[in-house]
Amino acid sequence: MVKGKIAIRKINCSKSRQVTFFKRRTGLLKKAKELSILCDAEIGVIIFSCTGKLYDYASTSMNSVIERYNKMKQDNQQQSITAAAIQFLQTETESLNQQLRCLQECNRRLMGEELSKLGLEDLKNLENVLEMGLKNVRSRKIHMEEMRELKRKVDDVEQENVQLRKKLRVVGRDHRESDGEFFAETSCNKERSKMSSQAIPYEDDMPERIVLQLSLQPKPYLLDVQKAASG
Amino acid sequence: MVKGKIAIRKINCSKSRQVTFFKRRTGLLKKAKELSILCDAEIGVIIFSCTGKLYDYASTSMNSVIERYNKMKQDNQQQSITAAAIQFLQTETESLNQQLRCLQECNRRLMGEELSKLGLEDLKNLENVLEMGLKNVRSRKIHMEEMRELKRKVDDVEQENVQLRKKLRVVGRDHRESDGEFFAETSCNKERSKMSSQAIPYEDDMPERIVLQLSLQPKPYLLDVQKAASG
DNA sequence: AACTATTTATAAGA
DNA sequence: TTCTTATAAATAGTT
Repeated sequence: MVKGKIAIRKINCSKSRQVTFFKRRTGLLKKAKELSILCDAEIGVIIFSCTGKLYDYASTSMNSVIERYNKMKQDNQQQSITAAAIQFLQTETESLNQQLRCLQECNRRLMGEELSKLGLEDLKNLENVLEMGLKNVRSRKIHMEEMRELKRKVDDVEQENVQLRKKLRVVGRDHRESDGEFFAETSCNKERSKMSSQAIPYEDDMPERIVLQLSLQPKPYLLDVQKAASG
Repeated sequence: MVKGKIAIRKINCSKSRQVTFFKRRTGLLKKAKELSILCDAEIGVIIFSCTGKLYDYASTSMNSVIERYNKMKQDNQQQSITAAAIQFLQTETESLNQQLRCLQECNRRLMGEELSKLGLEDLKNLENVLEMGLKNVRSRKIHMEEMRELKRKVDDVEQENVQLRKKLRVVGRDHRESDGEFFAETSCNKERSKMSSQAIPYEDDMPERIVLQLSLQPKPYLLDVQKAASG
């Protein structure tokens, strides 16, 4: 092969490859710059050497070139997925804020606040809802109180039971007339102690408490994402 | 200037610019391809003609090149701003969902539902809140009813007023004893008609109604954005 | 699009 | 990397 001409395939000799890379890279970037000036074109060139080093040229800015490229290629996943995600989250956030405001208004009215906008019919409805709610709460409260009372009674009776058994044992020992069967637990006793150990929980067993004093305020929606992303 | 050499500045003649663009663009892309093969480099070239048309070359794929480029440039705004926006919106959405769930629970309890998790103390608190709310609603309702009643009375009296004036006019005409002053509106009448026209609105004038039957359900948060953006 | 005179790029060697 | 030089390749202006 005559001097100055090489076949276009990977150069095996590492040293000449490096030299050629330097020369041709310089040439390529120079040509790119010339083309952009001569023909008023927007050009971006990105070169990674085989060792991973980056060399680039952009007639405007690489971000501008890449953005324009991505806009051109509508099928670009990176861009469109990101845009879609932001769109989705924005819509979601707005919707949630709306729901939140609605619920908060509803809540305040249920607590007897902010009634000035309500008409007579609305007030009557609200009164009904509150009356029914209150009825439920009271009935539940009464139920809980009854349960607590019952549990207390069970405990009392059991306590009494223990005392009675103790007395009986003393009497039995004194008279030496007792046998094993006599002091066995009755089936009735068995049932009661089972009930007692897994009784319906009340008060202190509760994992969650109602939060009646709400201080939730929806944060103002400040970030204009489209603007931020393109700037 | 001798044949074959031109100054590197924008070519004014549109036709020769177009021809030069074609030649040099072809040359640039060819050189890029050769360099990538000869030196085992990853190269991407993006060219936008002055008319906006896109020409490109990528030794691997343009997405791969751009992604590698963006990774290299950690300070890349496009990338980091987008990521920050998504992060912000995600946090926002999660927080809003949390607030919404909390408010919904609170709301249901205020309507006397879902009381099973509440302890006796909670129920007593809730009862108090509902009683106070109900008191407010009732007092507001009574106020509205009084207002309505009063407005009705004002209307009645005004109606009577009209009738009385009509009678007086008939009497006056019959006896021909009247003058202009006699039938002029009194200052008291003026005041009353003013009140009537801008009375405190009730019922049908209300722009907003309370929504007592809430069907708001927080949408499940499905999209894993980080995953979607990087895949 | 093809031709050609020239410029430019670059392979090889230093 | 950089310079030199012989040569290949690119391309401006023309046909």
